[in-house]
Amino acid sequence: MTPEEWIRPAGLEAARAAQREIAARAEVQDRLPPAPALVAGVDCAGAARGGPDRVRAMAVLLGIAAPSQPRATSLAEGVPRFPYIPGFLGFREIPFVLEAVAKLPERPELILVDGHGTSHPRGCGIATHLGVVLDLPTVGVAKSILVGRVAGELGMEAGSTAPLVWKGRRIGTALRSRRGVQPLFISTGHRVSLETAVARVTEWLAGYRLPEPTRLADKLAGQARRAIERQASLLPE
DNA sequence: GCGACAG
DNA sequence: ATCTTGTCGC
Repeated sequence: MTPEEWIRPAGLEAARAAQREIAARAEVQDRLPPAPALVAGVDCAGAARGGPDRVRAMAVLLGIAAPSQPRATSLAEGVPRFPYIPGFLGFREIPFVLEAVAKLPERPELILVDGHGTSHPRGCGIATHLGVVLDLPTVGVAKSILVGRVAGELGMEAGSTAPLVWKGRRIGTALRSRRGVQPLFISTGHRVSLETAVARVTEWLAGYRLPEPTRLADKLAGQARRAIERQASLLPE
């Protein structure tokens, strides 16, 4: 059901066209359980510098009952067909993220994605891309801005928020997840309103800058990368 | 043309 | 994303 161009476009022009189509299908209204109890976090690790280009996608499934005790984790890895180009991150990582999510034993009710959702030049960051392809609710949790600027003052206290604005449009929310740290940039991915996105991210914070699903995915992806490259370095030449 | 630029 | 020790703050 998903056009091949949405996953593996022939080039940058095809990729741009795919993003416009995906963005047109993204839903920015709530269409998810009122209280998601099964949430996944996804993140990718790259290769050691100088090493061959690789992507390792980690998906972590968490239950609301034990927020720091993964119910399952899954890893997918391979050689990306896209280099990293700002605005086109999805095409580099999504083949592996899709595989990792598919290998989870249960379908999450919500996915927190490391990166932007609609706070993107064409309204199609990786969170939106993933959400539309899987038809699952997704939220973008980025650590820095791709486009736009924070409007007004963002307080230094945990929980402070301020609008992320671009071209006169509200595209996301800057969230100070801990006192004094650099803010997170939250945006709608698919089937989640911006208000709900911020609320869900906030409730999954556990004293760290990143919400648990994304924080654990990030940590485990890094561990997997090091483990894989460590054994590779031990192979006979 | 110049600067900006998720991971 | 990745590299990488010490150091600052709660």
